[in-house]
Amino acid sequence: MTENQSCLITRLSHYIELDDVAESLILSLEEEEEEYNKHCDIRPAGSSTKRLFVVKKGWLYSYIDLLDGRRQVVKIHHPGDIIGFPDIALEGAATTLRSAEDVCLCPFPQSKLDRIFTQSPRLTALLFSLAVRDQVMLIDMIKALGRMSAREKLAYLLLSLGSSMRVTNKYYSNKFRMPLSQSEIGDAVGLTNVYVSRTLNSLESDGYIRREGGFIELLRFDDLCGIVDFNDRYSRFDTSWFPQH
Amino acid sequence: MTENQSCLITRLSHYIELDDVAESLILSLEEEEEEYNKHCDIRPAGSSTKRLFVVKKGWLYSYIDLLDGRRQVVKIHHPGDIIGFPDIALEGAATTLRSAEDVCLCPFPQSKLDRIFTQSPRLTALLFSLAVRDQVMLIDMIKALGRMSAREKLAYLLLSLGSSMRVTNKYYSNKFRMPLSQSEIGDAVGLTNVYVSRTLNSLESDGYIRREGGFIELLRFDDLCGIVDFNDRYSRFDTSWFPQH
DNA sequence: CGGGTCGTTGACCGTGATCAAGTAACGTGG
DNA sequence: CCACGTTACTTGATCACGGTCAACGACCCG
Repeated sequence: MTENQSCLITRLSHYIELDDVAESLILSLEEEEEEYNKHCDIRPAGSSTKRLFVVKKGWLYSYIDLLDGRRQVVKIHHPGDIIGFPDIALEGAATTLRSAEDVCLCPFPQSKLDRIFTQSPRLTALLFSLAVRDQVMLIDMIKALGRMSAREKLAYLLLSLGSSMRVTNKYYSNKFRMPLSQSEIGDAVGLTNVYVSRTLNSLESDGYIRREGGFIELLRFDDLCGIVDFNDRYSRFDTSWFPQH
Repeated sequence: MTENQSCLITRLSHYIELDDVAESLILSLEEEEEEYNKHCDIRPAGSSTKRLFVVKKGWLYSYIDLLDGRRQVVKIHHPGDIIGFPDIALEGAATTLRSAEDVCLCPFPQSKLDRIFTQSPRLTALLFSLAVRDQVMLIDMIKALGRMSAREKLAYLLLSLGSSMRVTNKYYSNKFRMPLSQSEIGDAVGLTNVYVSRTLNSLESDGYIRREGGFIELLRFDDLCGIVDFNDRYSRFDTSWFPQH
């Protein structure tokens, strides 16, 4: 992998082999790269859905505000993620995209998706599958928000963050940097920052996790999985049914 | 529309005009029709994802159970909906599909999706858009589950059911049959059946809704929308960017 | 220094869960 | 026709999980 290789190609070739047609299609999407400081609202809710993004560096999240200021974080984005599929059939984005730390994004225009649909069924199937896998992870989140206790919700969030770390780094997925504040964590799992603090302390004193210097380590991984019946949606991604070209 | 016309064609031609290629692709998917009694688990979680379904008659829902028996209803399916996209990249279904009443389904095999991807980019774009619109509705549900009060959650659920009624019947969408029990409603919005009962009574005595003979009528529609900042995801579905063929 | 954000801890409170009892509607088989 | 079981809904009493409000310390950066 060369230094200036497309981030999209790097990411997508994890899943399938890309032929020349697919590669050139992807390259045609990427002519830009943008940097943002932390805590920037990069694409506000209601704004145009004509640009999608590939995350090159840093964490971001998508959130919605209620009328009275309550906030719900809907999805946390990591390097390699594609941001923007849920909104493509909408006139305005449903969520606001915000950087959790300093980030680098590769934006690409939605208008060119139709060329992919037309010229590469196999790449189309991949994009489709990535979009619906996100959907399954939203379903898992719904289960957590609707029916889990505070302790279970946080265990669930940490496990799902750990599993997304594992995609790019197999060996250190149980210890990762956590750039989200406890208020942001609370907005993700439907708790207050105060109760997040209490519950994380409780998890730590029970030996489930360790926090240190902005990192979180999952100490009793299997016990945590058992508590919340965790399914890793990144492992076992079925590409066998894709068209050949 | 003839009586024995494909339910998929009926549904999809709502959104775009289907050419001969697209029509024959759709017809090739549909060679079956199945009936189920109410309260049947039709496709259990973990089972094969090789069949998808179009709902021809009746309400169903997809749910997940936690280890201790708590249950979360993830999505309520109505006539015309396509069921199964979220699971296509998974080895086993993430949710159990259950009939809320007597239903009729048109199952079709996943294996034939690749022919659509290969032969009709325009139809592919439509399926993609339908899948991601469901994703946006899950995002709305996450907002409700994470940050709304019981009263708001129920108002939200009723509004979203009303808006899905509006797709097929513009004029009676504010009064619709409600085949879900209060326990099932509770499983959908993360409340107990007891508190659903109390809250619906409260909404009724405040004049927001009326219940009568298994029907629910939304009396103060605009007030309800204001309470929860409701967005109708069925209106304004953008197909303008689709490939031509 | 000063000002900001962030995490922690304590006291108190309220929403919604839990447990329980009671009613109504329904279908079943005698 | 009634006796019976089941399921759904309601209502009351009590409880606890997590919210709210407030104060304080640690840390960072200007």
